[in-house]
Amino acid sequence: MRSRERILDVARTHDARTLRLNDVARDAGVGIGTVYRHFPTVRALIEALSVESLARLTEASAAAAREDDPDTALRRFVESALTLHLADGGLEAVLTDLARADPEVDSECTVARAKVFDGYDAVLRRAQRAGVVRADLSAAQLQRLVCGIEHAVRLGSPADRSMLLDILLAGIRPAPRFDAALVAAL
Amino acid sequence: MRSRERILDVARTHDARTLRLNDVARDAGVGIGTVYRHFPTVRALIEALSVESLARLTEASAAAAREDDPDTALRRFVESALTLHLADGGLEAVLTDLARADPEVDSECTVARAKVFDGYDAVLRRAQRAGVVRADLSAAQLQRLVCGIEHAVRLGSPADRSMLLDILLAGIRPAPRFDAALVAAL
Amino acid sequence: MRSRERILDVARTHDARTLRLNDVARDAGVGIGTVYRHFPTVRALIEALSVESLARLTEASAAAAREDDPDTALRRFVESALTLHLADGGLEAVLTDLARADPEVDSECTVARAKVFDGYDAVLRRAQRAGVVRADLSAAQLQRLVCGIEHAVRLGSPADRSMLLDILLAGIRPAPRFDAALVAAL
Amino acid sequence: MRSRERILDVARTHDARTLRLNDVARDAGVGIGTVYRHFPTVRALIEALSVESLARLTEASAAAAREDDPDTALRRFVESALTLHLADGGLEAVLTDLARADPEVDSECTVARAKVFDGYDAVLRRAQRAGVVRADLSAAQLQRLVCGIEHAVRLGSPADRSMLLDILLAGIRPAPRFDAALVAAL
DNA sequence: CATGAATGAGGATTCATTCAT
DNA sequence: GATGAATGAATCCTCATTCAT
Repeated sequence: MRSRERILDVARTHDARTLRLNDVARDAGVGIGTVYRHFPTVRALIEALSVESLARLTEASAAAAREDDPDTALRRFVESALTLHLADGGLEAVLTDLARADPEVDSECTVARAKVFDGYDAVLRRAQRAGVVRADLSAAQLQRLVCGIEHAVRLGSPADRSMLLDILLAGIRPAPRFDAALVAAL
Repeated sequence: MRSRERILDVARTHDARTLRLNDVARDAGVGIGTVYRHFPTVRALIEALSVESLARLTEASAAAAREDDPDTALRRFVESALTLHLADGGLEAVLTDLARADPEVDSECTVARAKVFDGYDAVLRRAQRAGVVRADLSAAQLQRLVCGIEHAVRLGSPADRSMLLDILLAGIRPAPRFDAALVAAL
Repeated sequence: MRSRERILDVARTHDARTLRLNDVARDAGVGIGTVYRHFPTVRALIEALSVESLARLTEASAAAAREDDPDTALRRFVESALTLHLADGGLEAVLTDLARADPEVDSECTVARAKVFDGYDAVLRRAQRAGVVRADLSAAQLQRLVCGIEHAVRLGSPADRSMLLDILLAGIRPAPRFDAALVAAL
Repeated sequence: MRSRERILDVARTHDARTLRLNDVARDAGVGIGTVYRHFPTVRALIEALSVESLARLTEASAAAAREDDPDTALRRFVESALTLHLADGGLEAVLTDLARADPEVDSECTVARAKVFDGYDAVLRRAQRAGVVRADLSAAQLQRLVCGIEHAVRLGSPADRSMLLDILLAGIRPAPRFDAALVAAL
């Protein structure tokens, strides 16, 4: 039972997007069979790794719900989401590649994933009701936008993180209702 | 010499991100050796495929330069870029994964890539001088943002394209310099 | 000691020719180690399973001995043997694959197997003395013929059982000593 | 192209029922990939190996058709069949395990298999019309009986072959229409 | 006696790349 | 230039068996 933790610890040091169970086994100093006993497929391991990240995402949405300002709530939540994605390369697959998910309903991961989307939904809707985010954006789209920004950051350097996040947050604001000429007059 | 064209035509029907030279050879009705003669590595084929996309990107920046309005110019250019990325899955690698590029300097692709970045630079700087794009955004960052939005669209459906593009374009605008209270007063 | 019975009961529901101790353990709700404690090898489990079948085979030969007619005796015995083989896929291995038998002489199974062959011998010899079975057939050959018919039935469907048994029984009769022409004259 | 022959030659020295492509590759002094190029699955190799046996089976039925006496024809055909089965352990699988056959209709093997069953049918029907074989025996049953006798011979020694064949042939004769008492009176 | 996590050899399979023709 | 058979390292995955608790 200690092996499971060892495997997870080691797996966390690998890039979830290019995991090879054999490598994990070797690095964990564990037989390949042991890895398979605990995680029958690569996907299962990635899902197990993601459970913690998913929980933190849900916590983040809960924290956002406690935030007074809907705008601040959204901003902080999206920032947390991006940070978690950058730390856990498997999050994207778990959240978007449903096809590869085990059809075994109600697995820990499936449940956690549903909560995450509920969290996205709550934070987003609240912001939309407050008029600080465009009304035509869906939770799933926002989630994929986070993945997109994650992708852009990975293509460049971590230093881009804050700026690209900023751009994402600015981009999802409703279009200003005043026209440019009027603003210029100010 | 006819083979080369056949191979390129067939390769265009495949997803550049999951290209297998063997498959291309089979579909092109050509020996695998022939493919390797023309394209020693997968990367070489992807680069060859991208040359046309890169040219179109450069054309797009040229067209943008002819546009009167710097803002419109940028918008149209970024839209073209996103469209080209979605049509040519290899563009991202060619533009961002320099590490895998052949060190063979001044290959057709290297030259084309440089022109693309020059185009990005010109269109972006002009927009920045006009004050319609945040000044702290670099051409490379903008390029990676396009990749990020491409990624987000691919995760979802093509139907998201226009909306996510919109968000990207809104996001890179300079932050409004007036405060919310003032705007509300309007 | 209850485990042993549970394991045997469960194992009986599996096909002895494709037994996996892990599966048996799982189905029996018992640790794999427990299975190995009682049955160090697959063969040991199969032998244990066969003990009952072997006993019934011996009973069948005893019953045959009590039969008045040697021919009927043989027929009923062979039919019983075939039925037992079809019900217990491990019987064949226990009776014919001596090489894999535990060298542990006089194990319960070894003893039972010897009795079975004695039974075959008695029933067969009696039939041969009565002239209703070809004299050149050995008990071991007859036993393997039963395995052969078992095999043929398994390749097809249980519906073939009675017919193939019939063919076996007809086949081991002595060749008619009269010639075809004479018979035709009848 | 020489490899293919080498592989087939080597494979013939292995027991078709326990073939391992890795072993075949090693023994043939050929890369494992080469074996897979020619035979994508174990089944494919076994089928390729069986093609010759199947052809010989069909030849045997053709020869039987040229035989004057339907009884002799059947006898010789069944003997040939048994001999071929004993020489080619894969024949049984090819002829009886349709489930594992490639659904790719009209493969060389599928065609050959069909011809074999046609041959069985022709030889058997002729013998049945001549009244020398029980009328209720189907070609498929006869084929499986051959497999059964093959199995019995393999369990014992090759020395049993002729006798068990004899028993099979005697067993499939129609039951004598005269009663035992009458025969005894002769 | 019972447990079940751990083992790791072994076998199947893929695919990018080479090279003799 | 063109061919495509051959390669074999690499990876996935299974399962009989062991052994520390």
